[in-house]
Amino acid sequence: MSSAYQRITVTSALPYANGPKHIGHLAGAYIPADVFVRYQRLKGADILFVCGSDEHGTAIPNQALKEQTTPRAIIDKYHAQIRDCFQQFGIAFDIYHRTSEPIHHQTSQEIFLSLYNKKLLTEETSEQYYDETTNTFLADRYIVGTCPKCNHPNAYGDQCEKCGSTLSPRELINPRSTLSGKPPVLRPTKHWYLPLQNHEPWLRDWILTSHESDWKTNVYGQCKSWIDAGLQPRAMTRDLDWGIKVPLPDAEGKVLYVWFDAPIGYISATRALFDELASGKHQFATPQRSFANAKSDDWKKWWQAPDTRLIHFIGKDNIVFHCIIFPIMLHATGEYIVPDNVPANEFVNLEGDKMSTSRGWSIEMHEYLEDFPGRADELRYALLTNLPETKDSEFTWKDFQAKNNNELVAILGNFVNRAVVLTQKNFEGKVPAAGPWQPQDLAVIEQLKALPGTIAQSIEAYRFREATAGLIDLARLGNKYLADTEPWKVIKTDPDRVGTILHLALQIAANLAIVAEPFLPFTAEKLKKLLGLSALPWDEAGSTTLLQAGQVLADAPLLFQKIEDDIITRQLDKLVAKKKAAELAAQPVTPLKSEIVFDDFAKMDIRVGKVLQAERVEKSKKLLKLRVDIGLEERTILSGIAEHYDPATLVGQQVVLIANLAPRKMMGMESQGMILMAEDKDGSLRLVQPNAVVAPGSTVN
RNA sequence: CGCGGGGUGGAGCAGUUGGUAGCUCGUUGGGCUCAUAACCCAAAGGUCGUAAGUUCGAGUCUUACCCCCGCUACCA
Repeated sequence: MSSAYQRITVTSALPYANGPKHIGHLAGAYIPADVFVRYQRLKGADILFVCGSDEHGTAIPNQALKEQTTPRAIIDKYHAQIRDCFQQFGIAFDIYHRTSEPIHHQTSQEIFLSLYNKKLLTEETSEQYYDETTNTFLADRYIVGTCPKCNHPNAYGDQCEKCGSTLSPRELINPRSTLSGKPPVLRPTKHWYLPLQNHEPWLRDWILTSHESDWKTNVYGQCKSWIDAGLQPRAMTRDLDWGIKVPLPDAEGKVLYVWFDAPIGYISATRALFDELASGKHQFATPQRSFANAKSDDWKKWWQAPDTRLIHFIGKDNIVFHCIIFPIMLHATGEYIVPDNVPANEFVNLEGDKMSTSRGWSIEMHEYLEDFPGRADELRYALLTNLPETKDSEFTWKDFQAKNNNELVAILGNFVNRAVVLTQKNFEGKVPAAGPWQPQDLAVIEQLKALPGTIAQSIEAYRFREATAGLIDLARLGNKYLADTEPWKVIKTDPDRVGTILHLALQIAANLAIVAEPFLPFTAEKLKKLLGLSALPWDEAGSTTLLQAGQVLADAPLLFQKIEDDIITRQLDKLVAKKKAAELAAQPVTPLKSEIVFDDFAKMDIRVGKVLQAERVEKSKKLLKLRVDIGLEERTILSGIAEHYDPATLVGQQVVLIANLAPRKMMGMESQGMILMAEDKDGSLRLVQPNAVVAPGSTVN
């Protein structure tokens, strides 16, 4: 952290646009960055905050297959969703870009070519598994087979989850593709590698020597571990038709590795921002400050000037890419700067278990926003006080409720409310004039002056939990001041003294408006409106002259609402239900029955019938009694579908039935046939029907 | 298996260069009644994963072991 820095470039990890993002992502890379950036903006720093969607890589086309749509549709959908969620959580990017934009393809190819032309990439041909059904090379994860060590039949190509051994796809016995289920074949393929080991001396000096004391121990430790283990060449290209084309003549069907292009997205976003600022046409840009006289070329100084301080906010899964691979790429070009710090966070667990979108054990950003509209600050606060800064942390709904009720409502909201209500009752809602300070007041003023500095120190050291605690301490100070001075008693004997007390209490509230802004931006906005304040710089915090005597206060709104138990119970139920649904979805389909010959099939007389009447069978939970027209005659058929269909809705419906099944007595009645139903994974039943109306009695062959 | 991070009162966490543990919540008692039964004060509660060692003295250093999390290069 050299003071020679003139400006700060801040990035938050580009979210991968293959699905919704959960509150663990929010806590890891976005909220801390936002707090840092908002604080720096209040300090008047020359700072830039960029992010965007990461839209390449094999997982995108695979998700498209899953959702039966195109990769383009997937990224469009999730890009918009994630961008809107960030906006509603108040994450104030100057631009939220996307890696599918042409300018990003251009930037990535430029950097690739720069490395290539400097002879810093090597070419290698190797044999890779190829799926002939889908015409794709397979990533290790998409190959399964029998583990050579423990004989587990479903080991992945990179690792056996049963015995934990690390594997390569070639070691698997009877490998098969998870895309087609068929055995893959080996095919030679050429790729371009970045020999990381050539940059080891530089890397050691840069990280292990220069950043031994200012990087977080978890980040530093992981980097050291990687470097000590020995760096190797890493493939920078892939066989895939989704991504950025390798800009070389003999590279048909090859794209840049997603981890090559994704971090470059930060740079592309910056280029896009200054292009848009220069042209005045904003498509992705959402500038949060004035970038006066911006020119297209200005992006360079944010990425290439040595007096620019670059900071990457990420989760711990991204450490090696942001501390080793990306810096090597940038440094090797000879044109770019490398990060000053990478304050990676660990993970947030949820109710005792790892958060996982695919397993349904998560709170997705959009889900929270739907269930708690307009209450972004409440989650920001709960996550901020529980950030996984040094180790994995734990989010529970009960804790969320407690943080909201006992801290935001009871301490912060309540203090502001008390100060305002007392002013309205005793001074017609106008800020009273202050008389001479008494020792009691001076002690409070001293603490008030000290707190912003303490908070600032914490933020600059990336200790956001501690910083957030400082914010609440300021409100505590206010509550204690009121409790100690008891203005509701003094008003009977010394109204002037009460004026002084409330004047100071309201100055504390005004300070809260400044100090809260990085952490709780929406609340800070409400506070400013309440107190009639305009935007104030951070350096004004600690002052006792933010409000003028006579200033009229707005009606006291409640800054926060209590959250009752039933809301929390409902969220817990929802979580359990979601997990169950995910488990069902992941459940394998019923295995095939043994083979039959045509004659076995031909024995069945399957026909289409029309339901004429339908009614419940008395004393039966499951049975419906149906009267069905099968062309030749009318039949009575009993069917166990009462839990799935209301009888009235069945009348007139076409059904498929087995007409020559031997009659059978149920509940004292004879059923003359059997209606065919499709059974879903969760056991629910749906009618099997022709997709257009056919005559009753039509045969099914 | 190897490497990295972590194991501190009921819960979540701090603990700088070694000097017998702090914070928030919760609990209990008290005060107050302006306030969203909110606020303020006080107390109880931990021999700091286990064992051994260095030291006058260790949560803090060394060693061994146990547990949790992550990484191990195509899981983003």
